[in-house]
Amino acid sequence: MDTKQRILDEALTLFSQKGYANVFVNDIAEKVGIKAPSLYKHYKNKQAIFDEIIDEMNHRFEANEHNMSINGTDPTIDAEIYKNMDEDHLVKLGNDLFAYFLHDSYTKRFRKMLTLEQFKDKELAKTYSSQYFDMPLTYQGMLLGLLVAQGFLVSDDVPVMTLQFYAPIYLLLTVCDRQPEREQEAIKLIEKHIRQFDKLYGRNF
Amino acid sequence: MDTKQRILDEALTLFSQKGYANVFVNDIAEKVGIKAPSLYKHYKNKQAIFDEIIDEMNHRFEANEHNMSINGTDPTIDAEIYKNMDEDHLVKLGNDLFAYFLHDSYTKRFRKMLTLEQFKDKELAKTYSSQYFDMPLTYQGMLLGLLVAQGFLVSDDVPVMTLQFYAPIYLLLTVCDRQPEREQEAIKLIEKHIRQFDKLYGRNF
DNA sequence: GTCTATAAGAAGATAGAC
DNA sequence: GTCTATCTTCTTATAGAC
Repeated sequence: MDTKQRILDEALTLFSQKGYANVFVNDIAEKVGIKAPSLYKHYKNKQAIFDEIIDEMNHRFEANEHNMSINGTDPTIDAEIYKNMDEDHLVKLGNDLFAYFLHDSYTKRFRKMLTLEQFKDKELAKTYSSQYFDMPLTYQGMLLGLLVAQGFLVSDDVPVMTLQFYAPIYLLLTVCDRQPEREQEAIKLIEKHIRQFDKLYGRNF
Repeated sequence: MDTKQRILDEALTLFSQKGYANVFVNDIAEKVGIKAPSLYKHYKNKQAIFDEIIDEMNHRFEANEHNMSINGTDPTIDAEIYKNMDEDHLVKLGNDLFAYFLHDSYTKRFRKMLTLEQFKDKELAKTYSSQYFDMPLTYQGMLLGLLVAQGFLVSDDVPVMTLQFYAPIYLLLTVCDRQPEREQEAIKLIEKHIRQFDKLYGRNF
């Protein structure tokens, strides 16, 4: 990885831990293994590093519209996989979703950074809501909608059903972001949540 | 309100908008209407102001264990009120909960400040989780548990049911904290969520 | 592209008069 | 308790040699 990229990487780590204002150019340089002034050969200033992190994320996302997918493919293909869906598969779906978001290093650091900067301006607020509210609900709504179409789930309001599926997972994700020691507790709760969700919305034989 | 208290109040407002590190002692003094050095007659330093805000909140909370209650009384009394519960009452319960948390000035500022400082140390992380995860789930779990006991709702896992009731409300609250213009959308979604929740968990005649 | 030296300015905090 | 003046330190950023 070249220096320019390593700066982004170390900056993202630091921003996600301490917040933009508490990270000094010197800290980033130190992690990269260069002196602070050298950093200015790669970026105009500290703000430019932050901006590039946001831009890079947007590009990663555009290049990867299936971001919300469990296995990284598109929802139609996912739906194929879930043709023979049952409760255990649904639990796996939720667990995998949770594990990916919680442990993927880039995803986690970006989410934590955005958490700390979300009130800075309207643009960042919109980015946060887009990433962790609108897009997950859209994508998961598509998946759950397909499961409804297939008769595996029953609902006359898929958006609300999706909110009820996603919100507990999101809430527990934020708990683990600030208290990683609560991961086991969270995983257990998510499994219970999904089994309950399946009972509530599943076909009642 | 005396100067010492006004400092806390203005500091809380600023911290909740910009985060601790982006608020300067001078900003706080200006809002209070004094010069920065005068501020040091009231507090040892900037950190002491922040600490006192946290302490004050803890005291407010202890003096007010019924914090999570809708009408400010204890859950047993609340349960009385909900003896003749129906879907519309449940919607009102959720709407009131949401409106209180979203609009109460002190609550809102404290929540936003804590959002921005939650990763600073374990203590703050714990405070956040306690305020916006453990305690709401405990209190609302008591309420919903009473509704189950009365036969208004049916569930063999009240904690998970409570998570499913609360998480969507919490999620929409955080959306509105960063995008206040989405309040109407959020209110509509919450009403749909609660009506759906009632259908899923309500007695099925 | 990386370094050392340093400028420029910001921010927290203190001293001491009133 | 509030002020003005000031100190100190920290932080960003630039200059210019290699």
